Amino acid sequence: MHKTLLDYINQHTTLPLTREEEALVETTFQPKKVRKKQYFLQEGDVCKYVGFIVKGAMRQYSVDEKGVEHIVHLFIENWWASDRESALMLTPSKYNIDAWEDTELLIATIADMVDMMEKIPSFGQMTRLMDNRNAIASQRRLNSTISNTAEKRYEEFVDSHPQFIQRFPQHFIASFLGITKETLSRVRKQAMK
Amino acid sequence: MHKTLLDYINQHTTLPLTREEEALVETTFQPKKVRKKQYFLQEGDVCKYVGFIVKGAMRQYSVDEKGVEHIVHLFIENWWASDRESALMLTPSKYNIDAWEDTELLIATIADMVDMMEKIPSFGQMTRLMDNRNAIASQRRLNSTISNTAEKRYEEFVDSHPQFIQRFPQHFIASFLGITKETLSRVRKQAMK
DNA sequence: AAAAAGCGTTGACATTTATCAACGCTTTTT
DNA sequence: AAAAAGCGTTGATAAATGTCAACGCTTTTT
Repeated sequence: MHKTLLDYINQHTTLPLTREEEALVETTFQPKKVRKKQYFLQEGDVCKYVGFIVKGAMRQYSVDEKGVEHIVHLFIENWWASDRESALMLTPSKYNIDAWEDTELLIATIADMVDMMEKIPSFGQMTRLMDNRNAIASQRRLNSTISNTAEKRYEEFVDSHPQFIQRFPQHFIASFLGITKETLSRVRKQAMK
Repeated sequence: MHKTLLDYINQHTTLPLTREEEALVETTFQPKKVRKKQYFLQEGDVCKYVGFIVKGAMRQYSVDEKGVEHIVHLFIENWWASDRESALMLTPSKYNIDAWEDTELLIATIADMVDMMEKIPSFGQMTRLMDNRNAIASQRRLNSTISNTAEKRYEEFVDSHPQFIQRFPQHFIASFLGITKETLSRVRKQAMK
């Protein structure tokens, strides 16, 4: 179970973890299972944990006044799930995170994360790398959203996240792109030619 | 000139800078002026610097095949301007950054930034704080973009960035929101009632 | 002082996307 | 095995937003 995470850390850092560091990671991260359709985080709750996905698939979404869900993130293996705003500011989350497939996570509190960043150099390094990647991905997605039509956004999505197409139903992808499932269906039909 | 930056760092950290640390910051950051309409970063170039804006206003934007500009960021005093993707990956930037008002910056290379994060604890702390705030702001903006109509997006923008309304022309705001200037003009007219 | 360029607005119209309802098909629940 | 729920598609129509052209006004350039 923890092996996946240790490998992940070593793959995203220049200095390999020492035995002691591995031990700290193993005792700090707690295994957690979230079954399909169950919540990992529920709107209104303060996000207490960061979860590393060992196996499974999840989504993060908000629900508007009309009850429509808007998916802001999709997660699969080796992704980190949490609501950073809620976790850092200690405010009630505006989002839900639930499992689309039965999911196995390794969870840690924010305090534990900060602690490990300080005590384990490669953990800090890995975290910074993830921050950078996230910032880059957000910027790209934002630029795509304000610059492109639905069709082009979908194309870019397929190019950048081919794994997601396999794992999630089409109406999740539509929501992630900010369009309706009907529009995505039509866009795909067009693009097939 | 550097005083603004030193104050900024001290305001975003728990440990105040020592004399030696201040000296390092002062020798590392170089002053740079960018006059209105001049580029700080041009599409196709690799972004070499991070700029702290001491005075002035800038924008970051991409240009699509039709020649239309899409503004991804607006910056004023006490903001950090750079294209993180280009700077970190050493790839040609897809963006332009230019000055809307005559602007005074303090610039440092990415290597210098990394160096200072390592040598100056509060600099690292400040950087992490900025990363967190950025991540939170990106998430909010993304959620707003995929969830809301143009009108609501504009309302949220006014609430969260009232300073920008004063500093930038309306068609910049429209572009930032991913709509045309005509649509923003109509949305505002509607909202006035 | 005159000319040019930039900005915001408006109208007419086109295009994109959303909404609502219905349908077949598959998967899940009973 | 039957019933229900979920998924993707399609059609008809509505709403949101974009496009293009024109106009007054202000600011900048000549």
